[in-house]
Amino acid sequence: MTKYHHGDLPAALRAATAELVAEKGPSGFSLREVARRAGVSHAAPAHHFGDAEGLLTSVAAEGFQRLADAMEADGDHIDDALQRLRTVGAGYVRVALENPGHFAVMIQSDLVCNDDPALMEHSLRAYAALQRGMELVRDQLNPDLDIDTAATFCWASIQGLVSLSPKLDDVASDTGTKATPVNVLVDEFANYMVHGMAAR
Amino acid sequence: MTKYHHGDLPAALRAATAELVAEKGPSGFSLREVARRAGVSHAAPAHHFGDAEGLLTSVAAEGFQRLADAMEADGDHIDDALQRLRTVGAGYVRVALENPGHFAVMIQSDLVCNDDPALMEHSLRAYAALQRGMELVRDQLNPDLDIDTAATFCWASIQGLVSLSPKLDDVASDTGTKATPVNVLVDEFANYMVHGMAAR
DNA sequence: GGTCAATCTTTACGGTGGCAACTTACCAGT
DNA sequence: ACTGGTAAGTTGCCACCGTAAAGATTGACC
Repeated sequence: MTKYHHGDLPAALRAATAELVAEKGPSGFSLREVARRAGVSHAAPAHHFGDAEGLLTSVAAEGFQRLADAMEADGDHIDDALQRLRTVGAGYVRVALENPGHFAVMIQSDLVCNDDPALMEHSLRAYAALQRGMELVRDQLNPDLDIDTAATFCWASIQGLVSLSPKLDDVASDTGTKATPVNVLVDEFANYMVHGMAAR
Repeated sequence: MTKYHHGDLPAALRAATAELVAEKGPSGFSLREVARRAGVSHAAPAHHFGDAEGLLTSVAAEGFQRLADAMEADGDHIDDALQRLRTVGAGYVRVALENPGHFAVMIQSDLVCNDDPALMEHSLRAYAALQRGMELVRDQLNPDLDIDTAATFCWASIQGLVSLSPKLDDVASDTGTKATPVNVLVDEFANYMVHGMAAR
């Protein structure tokens, strides 16, 4: 059984891409290196993804899928606004730390095709889960809350935390203080966010 | 100082880099294209910056310098905590929008050498200005506030807003709603942040 | 005017992305 | 069971890129 045909090459290529990006950053990504790691020739990815942007877009979509799944699973059964935001925020950070390669690609929006249907679907699904959390905040804490502004605020804060986390370690080592772990910070952030949005 | 053949090649190369990155994103950056735009041969940048990372590091340092200068000039004469956070936040966004190429490089920390002295100096200077703002919040609104946690929160929120702003436009166009301009959002963010940090 | 060092150019080499042409495996229809 | 078609992967090619080395040019200093 000569395995000329790979079992599931697209998935293997996505995994290799995520691994490579997690190791060397998005700038260290190389289509040929990914193909090498997957054990295929350098032109094989083109048959499934067209070009490098196509592969990276697929990785980003996969990342948003995992994020949206986690946000829905974590949050959609919680009725208390603060507890939901805490839990979903912690889940966001957890997924981001578990999938560093995916998230690095998801943020770097000039690498991906933002019109991709799968990418749009899952990223909108994640955003919708966040919006439902904001509706809870509005219903329980502040009827005047603007849902979209609040959702953007939470999204930006958590995403900023994740993308700044390597730099935080640098600053901490430079100033001599020790860095607070990200999963601890996110809890404080949730407090700040909820209290900030609850104020009228 | 450097004024032999070219007028001031290092500065010209930084400017060309920022322009190119602003146009095509960090992934569209190419040392040869930068040299082409500056009107020099493709190996000229190496003599001043060593390699591509050196040039990008210099651009990032320049960006942090402009940011730190603005944050100090905008904030250091304001005594009211909320007003200071508002003003500095607006200034952050303004500098980011005025220097999109610089900021794209500053965020993408795998592109730059984070040990660079100039980079460290200016980024720590910006962080210190932010810390002074947090001390105002502590003194005026909440004596129990943890300065570093609060500073990280504000930094992450504003930086997340800036780096998410292109994606916000996408989401808005996908959902049919219209996107709120970033310079309006930052004002709301400042409210959320201050009220969140003031709660005890 | 002559020497020297800094600045830039030229040349060369290995790596990379994308394209075209080719080979191999699988599958559907008769 | 054969056969045509299609999907999956390979090889070869070209232009571009980053970097290193060696050559050329310019300004500065004595």
